[in-house]
Amino acid sequence: MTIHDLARAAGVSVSTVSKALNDNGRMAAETRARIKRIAAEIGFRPNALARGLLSSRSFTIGLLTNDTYGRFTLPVMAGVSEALVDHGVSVFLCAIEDDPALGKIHVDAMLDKQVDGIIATGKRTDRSLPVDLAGLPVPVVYAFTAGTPGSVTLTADDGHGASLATTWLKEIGRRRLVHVTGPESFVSVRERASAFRDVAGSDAPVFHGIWSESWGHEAVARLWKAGGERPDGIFCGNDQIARGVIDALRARGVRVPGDVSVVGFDNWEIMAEQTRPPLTTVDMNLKELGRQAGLMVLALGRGETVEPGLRKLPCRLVVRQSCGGRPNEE
Amino acid sequence: MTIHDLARAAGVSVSTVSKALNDNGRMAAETRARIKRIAAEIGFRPNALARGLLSSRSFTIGLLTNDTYGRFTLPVMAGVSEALVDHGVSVFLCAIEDDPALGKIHVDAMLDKQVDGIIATGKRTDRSLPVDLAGLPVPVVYAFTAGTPGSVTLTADDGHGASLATTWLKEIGRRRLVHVTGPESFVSVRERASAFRDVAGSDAPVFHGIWSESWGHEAVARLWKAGGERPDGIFCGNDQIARGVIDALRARGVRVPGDVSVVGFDNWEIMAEQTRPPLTTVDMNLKELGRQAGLMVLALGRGETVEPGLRKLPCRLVVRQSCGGRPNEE
DNA sequence: TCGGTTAGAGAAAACGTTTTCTCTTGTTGA
DNA sequence: TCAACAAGAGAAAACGTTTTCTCTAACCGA
Repeated sequence: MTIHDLARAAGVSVSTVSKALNDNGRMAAETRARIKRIAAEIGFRPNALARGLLSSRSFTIGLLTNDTYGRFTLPVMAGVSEALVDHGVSVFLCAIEDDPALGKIHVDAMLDKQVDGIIATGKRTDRSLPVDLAGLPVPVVYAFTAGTPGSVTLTADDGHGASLATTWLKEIGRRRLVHVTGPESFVSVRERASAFRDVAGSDAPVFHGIWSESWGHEAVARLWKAGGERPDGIFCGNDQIARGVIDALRARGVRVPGDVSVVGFDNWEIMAEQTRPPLTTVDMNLKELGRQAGLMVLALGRGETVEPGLRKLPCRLVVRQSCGGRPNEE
Repeated sequence: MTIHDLARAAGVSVSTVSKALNDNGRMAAETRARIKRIAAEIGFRPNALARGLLSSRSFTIGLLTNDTYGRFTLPVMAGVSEALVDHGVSVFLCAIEDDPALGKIHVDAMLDKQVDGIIATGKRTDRSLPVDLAGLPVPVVYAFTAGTPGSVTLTADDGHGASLATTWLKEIGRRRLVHVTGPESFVSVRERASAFRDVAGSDAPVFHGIWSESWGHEAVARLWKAGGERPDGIFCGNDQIARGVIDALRARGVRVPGDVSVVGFDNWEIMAEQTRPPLTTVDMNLKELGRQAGLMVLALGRGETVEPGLRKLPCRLVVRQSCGGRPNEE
């Protein structure tokens, strides 16, 4: 079922068919309509390989990630796909772990297939993928992973997210705020901690540990053992830590949100919705980030110029029950 | 950088180059080697679009899923990708939610791009995707989702997994076993329950609820309120329920694994490893399932015939601390 | 010396499109 | 009545490969 078959069925030449379907050239409106009708009838769909060969656009892009578990990649992917499906673009997903050789294989395979662009994404915004994407013959956009100098990079605004969370805790009347978060080696951790202190006070305590529930437990143990004034608002570096904190508080008979309000980070729904009580948390809008990355790589592919540099997208606070009521409901 | 440039650089014709690189035709070994060397030097890579146009093989397959969260899709995808990258095949990932229109758009886009095959996957083995893949001009393999009659379908052997878990509980000396699981409407739930009873006894109790931690809590509440003999081994329908069960037991002062052994299902690592104690659970080997699906769709694409029907892959028990020691260590 | 074979290499067709160029026919204006 | 032009449609080239076919020259045996 090629354009030749369609041409034969319509009694015209292939060039006429092509022009009819693409609204190109000049021809009787009646002819155009008839060809389109017949095409629809016999279900003709042009071969994208042939089309791509000629136009050197494959309507295909690659999404490269080292986030095997997909907690960050999947929302990004969903956004990319959603933005591009309207343009007829399909997405190759390549999970390359942290293996440079595997990365090169996948990148080469994508280039062979003439992808119109590549989006790099990962699990950490201050580390880059184990593969060099500079100087590729196709546009590259970095989303939620570190880009090369002069590249287009999108990321979540960690400072903004932390401000949202901390401001919220203050607005609902919490005064003794602490921040329990991940390793200080993460840039995002430092940015969040800095924003936290900007709002909570420069002497507000920040505790660094690992990204796990157990660290949440341990942090609460330390805080409650320490004596002195105990916090009434805890902003956690991710939802897993928040979960550990909440469990540890409950185990101590501390009511959440009655005695202490807890806010998480990531809005990892399957976790945030299952904590008891459900977790108020910061959403990094990764889907929107993916959407924008998709549109940008497309624009670059069309030859449009996109201002290079780091673009930080705002976060969003998702309010559930772990904080208590809204400020104006108190 | 095309084959013509390479031909010019080597001082031969394009046909000679093609034959040299593909080890086809007959030519002086010296010529062949020289062409290969020059190709490597200037970094020539053939355009897959042109190659695909001629061979009508695109070295591309599509993975269709309605599992937005990706808990099941990601391991399958990893397996598919791992199996196919060696063959130079790239994978289009299409998340279609449960939207038939979106499904059709993605399938059409993939067919336009001449995919060599499609793998359908989902979040539930007894429901099919909201899109009809029968009668497509490319081979289709169903993995972890319901296939059409006469199709090739791969799935995990739920009965086997349940047997593994239950047998293990018996072998470590547990005698009063119960099964706390998901809605009876799931075929997998019924198969697991049936296998559980085959091992634990036909009167062993099975409790159906929803797939959430809260149901785990509630189930324990019911069991402990009921009076009479309490269970000393609980086999849960997934890791979230198991997590709820463990938390509820601890809240009641019941020791895990001291008093009660708990086994989960799914080996959802990020959950299973973070429960306290870490969860012994059944792994459905979804990556292996993906690997096999990838190889099968490739074989079908080569014209090989694959026995149609439902293929059930064995599960695997991942032993962590929630059950206590191995039988022979007691 | 000559017909036949073979090694080695190039020419050309093919894949399914799009696009530019050319051709025919009919119309318009002077 | 005729040149100029436009509308409508087809022919052909192009994209980058692979594959089949053809050509040339060397070699062999009779």
